[in-house]
Amino acid sequence: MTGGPIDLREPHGHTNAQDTPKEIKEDERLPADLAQHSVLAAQSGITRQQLINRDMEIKCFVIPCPICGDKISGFHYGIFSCESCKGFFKRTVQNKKHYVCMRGSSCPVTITTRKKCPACRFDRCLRKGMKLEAIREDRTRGGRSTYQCAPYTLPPSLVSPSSSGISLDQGRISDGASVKSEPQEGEDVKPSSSKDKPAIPILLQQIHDVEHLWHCSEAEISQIRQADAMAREMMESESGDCLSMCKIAEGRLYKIVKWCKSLPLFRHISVSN
DNA sequence: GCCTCAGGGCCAGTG
DNA sequence: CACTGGCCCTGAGGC
Ligand SMILES: [Zn+2]
Ligand SMILES: [Zn+2]
Repeated sequence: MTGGPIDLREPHGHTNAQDTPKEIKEDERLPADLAQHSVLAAQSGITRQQLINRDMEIKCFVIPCPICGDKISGFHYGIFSCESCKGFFKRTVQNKKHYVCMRGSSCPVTITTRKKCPACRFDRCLRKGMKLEAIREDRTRGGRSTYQCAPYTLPPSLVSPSSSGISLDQGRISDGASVKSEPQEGEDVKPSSSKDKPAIPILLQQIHDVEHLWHCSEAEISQIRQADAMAREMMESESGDCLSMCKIAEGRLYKIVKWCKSLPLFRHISVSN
């Protein structure tokens, strides 16, 4: 990935952690994740693909590399990571490097310090979920990998605390999401278990919670129908109530702007942008 | 048949 | 000279 959006879905060809790996069609993967998109799409009138694309942009915009904090460049070896960590992991595994930490395996790994201790950096790559088996021994290029990979991860700040006590409005967003919080410091990535309580990303929930702001009431729908009829009339006879149409359009614009301003993260975008 | 994207390779830069 | 990291090529699978 070089600057483009990032796919939040389970990568193509990757299977969920199961005893018998098998090819999984898109609609069979991440059932709840897709269900969320379907619910949102149904209510907002936009396609599921548009929602997925929106997720990608959000992730690219707000989520740093879990290993060093640099900008994520894509999904590499089982996790979302930056280009440099991808290259580092590849070289380390391919060249069978065995780094040893001289400071007790507790060195910080950041953009500025990641070069200082390759041992701790490699350890962090593994702990955050990079897969050794994703490095191809035969070094063939292209295609899709078939190793089992973890569900996509989000940082704890973007994951709701639903599994730790605070309940969400169940029923609006269905359960079974294969979305987990990014592993905490020192927490190992383990294969997902079907018994795990699903956690809904706060970001998704927040976006979903403001969808109603641009929905139409029955009265508004009839107004829009009226405006539509007016527009047809205007096109046919070059006459009509232009002022009423402008008022309806103004009302819609107001709602859309209100909705935009209610979106999480939107207020962080500078006016110039 | 075209597109996507996660693999690998290359190479200029750095210490 | 080893290592880094950005960029490009490749090709299986999806649409
Ligand atoms: Zn990184
Ligand atoms: Zn170290």
